[in-house]
Amino acid sequence: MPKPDPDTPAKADVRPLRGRPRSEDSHGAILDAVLALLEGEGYRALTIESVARQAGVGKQTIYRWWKSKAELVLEAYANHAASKLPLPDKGSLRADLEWFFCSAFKRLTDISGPTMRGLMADAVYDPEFLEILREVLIAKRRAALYQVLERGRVRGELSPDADLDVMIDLLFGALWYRLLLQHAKLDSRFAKQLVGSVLDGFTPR
Amino acid sequence: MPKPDPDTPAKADVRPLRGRPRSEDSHGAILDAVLALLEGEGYRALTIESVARQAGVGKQTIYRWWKSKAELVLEAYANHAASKLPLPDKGSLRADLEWFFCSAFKRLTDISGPTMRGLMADAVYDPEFLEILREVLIAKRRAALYQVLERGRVRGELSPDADLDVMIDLLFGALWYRLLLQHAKLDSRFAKQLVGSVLDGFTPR
DNA sequence: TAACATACGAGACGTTGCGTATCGATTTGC
DNA sequence: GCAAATCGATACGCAACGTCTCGTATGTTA
Repeated sequence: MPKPDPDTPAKADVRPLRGRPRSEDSHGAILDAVLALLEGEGYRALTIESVARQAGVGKQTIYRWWKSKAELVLEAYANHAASKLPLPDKGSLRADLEWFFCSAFKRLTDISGPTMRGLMADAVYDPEFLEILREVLIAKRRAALYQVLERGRVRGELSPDADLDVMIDLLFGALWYRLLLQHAKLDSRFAKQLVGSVLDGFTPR
Repeated sequence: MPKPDPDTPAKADVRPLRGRPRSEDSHGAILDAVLALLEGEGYRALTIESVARQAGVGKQTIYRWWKSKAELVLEAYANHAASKLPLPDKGSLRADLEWFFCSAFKRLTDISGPTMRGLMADAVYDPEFLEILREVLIAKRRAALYQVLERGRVRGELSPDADLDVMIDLLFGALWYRLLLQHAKLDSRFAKQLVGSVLDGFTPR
C-alpha cells in the first residue's frame, strides 16, 4: 500500500505560487509554430528542435510543459480544429450519419489526414500518449457519434438492444482502416456505403 | 517521356550472373535474428544495428537487400507465420466468420499484436513500405476473408448485391481500430458481436 | 589461370534528433 | 532583498541512421 508523499502533490500540474510565472507569449508561440510546421513540412518533419527554432524558444521550455512531440501536436491541433464536430438533425438517422461521415472524410482528405495518421503512429510507440490520444481526441469523436446514434435510437430507427459501442467501432474502424492503409478513397460514396451497410446489414431482408 | 536506360534493367531484382553470389547463410541468419529480437525485445527495440550484431553480419549486408527495418521484419514475419489462415467450413457463414475472427483475435492477443501495430506505425511514415505491407500482408488476409464471404454469398446467406469489399473494410477496420487504440479487448465476445452486427445490421427487422 | 564482378564482415564516419544540464537574465511572491 | 521558478540559449553525451571504405572471399568469364 503506497503511502502518500507529502512532497509531491497528487496532481503534478499544481503550479507553485512563487517564481516567475509561465510565459503565455511563449506558450502561444509554441502552439503557433506547431501548426505552421504541420502545415508546411508535415507531421514527420516536425521535431522538438524545429518547433523551438520556429517559435524562438529554448528546447527546455517545451520539455518543461509537454512530454512528447505527440502530446504537443495533440494540444495544438485540438485547440485549433476542436469542437467543430457537426451534430446535424436532418430528420433521419441515415441522413445524419451520412452527413457526419461525409464531413469527417472531407476534413481528413483535405487537411487533417496526415496529422491523424502521425498521431496514431506515435501512439503505437508511446502507451502514455495513446491514453491521452484516446481520451482527448478519440473519446470526443466517439461521444459525438454516440449522440447521433442515441437520437436515432430514441426515434426507433435502431433496434432497442443495439450495442452502440460496437456500432461505433465498426464505423470509425472502417474510417481509420482506410485512412491508414490508403487502399481506397474516403469519399461520400464510401460514407453512404458504410452507413447503409451498418444500418441494414448484409443478409437478405 | 522517359527513355529507357539500358544500364538499369526494368526490374531491379534481376541478379547479375557474375560476382560472388548472395550468401544464403547470412540471409537466413538475418531473418532468424529478426525473429529472435522481435520475440525478446519487441519491435521498437529492434534496430538494423541490433540485427547485424545478433546475426553476426555487416550492416551493409542488410542494407543491400532490404530498404528498411519494416521491410525486413515483414519478410521475416511473413515467412514465419504466413499462410496459416484458416478457412473453415462450418456450414454457415455466421459460424465461419466467428471462427475466422476468434482465431485472428487469439493470435493478435497472444503473439503478433505488438508487431502488427509496429508495422502499421512504420507504414505511416514510409509510403513505399505501406505499399508492401498492403500487398504482402493485408491483401492476403483480405483475400482469405473474401473467400469465406464469397462462399456465403453462393449459399444465399448474403444479399446478392452485397459489396464484399465494404464488408471487409468494416470487419478488419474494427479489428485494427481496437488493436491500435486498445480501448477494448479483442476477444471471442467481440468477434460474435462484430459478425452479428455486420450480418444483421442495426435497424429493427 | 588470370581477370573481373559482386558479396562478405567489420567498422569508421558524418548527421540528426533526442533528452538533460547549465548558464546568466528575468519576473514573481514573501 | 531573497528565494523560487521561469525564460532563451546552447553545450553535452547518446543512439541509430545510412554511406562509405577497407581487405577478403567466392563466384563467372575469357
